[in-house]
Amino acid sequence: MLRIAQTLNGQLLAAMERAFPAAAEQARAAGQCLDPQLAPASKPEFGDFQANGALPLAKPLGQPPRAIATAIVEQLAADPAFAELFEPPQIAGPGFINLTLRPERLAAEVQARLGDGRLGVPEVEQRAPVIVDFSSPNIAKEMHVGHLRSTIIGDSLARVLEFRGHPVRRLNHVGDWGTQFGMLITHLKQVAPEALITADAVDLGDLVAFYRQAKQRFDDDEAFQTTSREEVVKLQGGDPVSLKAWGLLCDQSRREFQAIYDRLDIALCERGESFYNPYLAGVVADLDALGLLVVDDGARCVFLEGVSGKDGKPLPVIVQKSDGGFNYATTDLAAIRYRFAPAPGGDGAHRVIYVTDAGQANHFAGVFQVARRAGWIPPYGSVEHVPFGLVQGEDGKKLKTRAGDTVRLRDLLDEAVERAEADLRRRLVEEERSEDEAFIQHVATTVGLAAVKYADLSQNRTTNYQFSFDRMLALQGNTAPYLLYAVVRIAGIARKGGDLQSGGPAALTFTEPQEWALVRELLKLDGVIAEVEEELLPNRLCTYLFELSQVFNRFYDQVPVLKAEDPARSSRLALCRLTADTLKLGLGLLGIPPLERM
RNA sequence: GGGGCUGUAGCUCAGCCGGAUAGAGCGACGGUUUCCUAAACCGUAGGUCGUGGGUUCGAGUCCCGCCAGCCCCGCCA
Repeated sequence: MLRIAQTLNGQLLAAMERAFPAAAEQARAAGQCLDPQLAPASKPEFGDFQANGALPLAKPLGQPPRAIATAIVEQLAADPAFAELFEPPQIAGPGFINLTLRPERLAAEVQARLGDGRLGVPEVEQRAPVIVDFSSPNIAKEMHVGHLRSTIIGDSLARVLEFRGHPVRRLNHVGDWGTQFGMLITHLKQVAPEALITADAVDLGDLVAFYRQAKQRFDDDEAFQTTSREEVVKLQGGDPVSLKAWGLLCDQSRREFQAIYDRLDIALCERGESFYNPYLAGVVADLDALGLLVVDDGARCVFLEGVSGKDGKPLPVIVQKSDGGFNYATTDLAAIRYRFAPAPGGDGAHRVIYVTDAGQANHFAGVFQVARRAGWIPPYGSVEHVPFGLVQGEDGKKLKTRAGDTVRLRDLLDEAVERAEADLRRRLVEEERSEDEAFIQHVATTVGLAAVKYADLSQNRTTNYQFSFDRMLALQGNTAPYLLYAVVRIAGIARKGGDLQSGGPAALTFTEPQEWALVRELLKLDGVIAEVEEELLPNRLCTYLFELSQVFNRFYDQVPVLKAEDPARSSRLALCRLTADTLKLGLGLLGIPPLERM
């Protein structure tokens, strides 16, 4: 529908200019343009589109808005290209112009999508290399609930951008470099030296425990702190023993992360903080050369413009600590520079997207400002922090286990799948169905993981997210199972003899309001995808898929498909097919595979 | 103290560039199955959009003040 909207916008604009040439001339002189204020109809009874542009003209023209709307509509009706697309426009309320597409136009749009693998969603004209930086767990720690949202949201955004045809690089900026390694290596040298020279000498669970102990010691023991800092310097300086130990730890964690990514079907390219190590000194030197550096309390800082702290003094971004070490701001700056830098020696990105929690907003704002002032973000480049809220338990507090520990991602996914399985088994008994074990495992896994992903994605990411297994696995409402079920119903029609493979009939004929509602819903896909691409809000796609499922279920409930006589039957089958394809495509962009039966 | 985010139905949340009578889902109440999976569908009840101003033809949406909650604020990431 985007192309039609664009055409319509042009026709409206032309009509307005013909109706009010003086006003158009005046606008042009002011370097502006009359605005038809075209929008999708706010309610189905208003048609497909509404143009609100008559209202703001009332005052400057000194005419009642309805009279203005009438003049626009007269000009519009005189445009044969418009009359071919639309029914005669209606003027409603204070001066809204309601526009309804001709039924044969709608049917033709559906027809075009039936033979189109992209379902009417065009590929972008201007491909722009995009980097999506997401997930980013820390080496020597397990992935936990804190990584859930970044991983799921980042993957979905990457999928949408890829589908639009952009070259996307999915980067896993793992924490594989900072002070934490000094701590861990120092501690391991004392308590489990074999872990530093032999692969898998201790398992990851123990490593996590060691990490916790190391952190404790770091906080309590000043001597340990000093040794740890020295260890970091050794590592960053390339000491072979430290490097070898570091490599072993990373390998072990990496395999563990990969198991989670495989399970979630998420592709990521690991490029940890350590990757930027060789560039850190250069970053600081260049900031110095640009005259941006200030030494304060022994630390080398860039003071931010427009951001002041407690005493009204500007806030600093510290790029080199007083002990000479670099920190995460330095790494992030090196990363920005590398990512925007042209191909050999850089990624040549046009857009860089960071999917991290909202708590890092200040940090990124600071780092982006410094990068911009240093000239590392090209004029065509955009760098965006895509923030998201905390995962909370049903008590409204940060999600923890009953014992008060951080929830491991693996456990969280296990529980979702277990609950889905228990639910499925209970229903099989109730419905006296019998299914083999492979079916049960496949459905439970798909539903459980889909529920976790969908619950997260369906919420506007900027707010905190209240995690609830019961709600996400519910079979009704805006949940993954409800959407999956809509796909399954259509697959059921195919099993009962409906042909969903062929291209559909030569001419589609629709008569029922439920059919038209479904047609209109199906045609919204391209607009929704464009919106997600621009605003990076996957919940818009979720809302759309849910509404599509609801409209389909209404249709399915009230309009017979297989029992209908033939002009209607094949047209309805075509609608079923396009609905299934649309749902599958949309779910795919959310990282959710469909099911044939459940 | 400064900054950020949030505040919409009993609960969880949508609400697009400011547009018509503010929408879902859950929960509550009532109905629908000889028929493609009732995991569905239809209906009823439920709102001073935190609050006070301002901008405008029009504000949940934009601006300012205030209140409440969460998060961040120099050498952790």
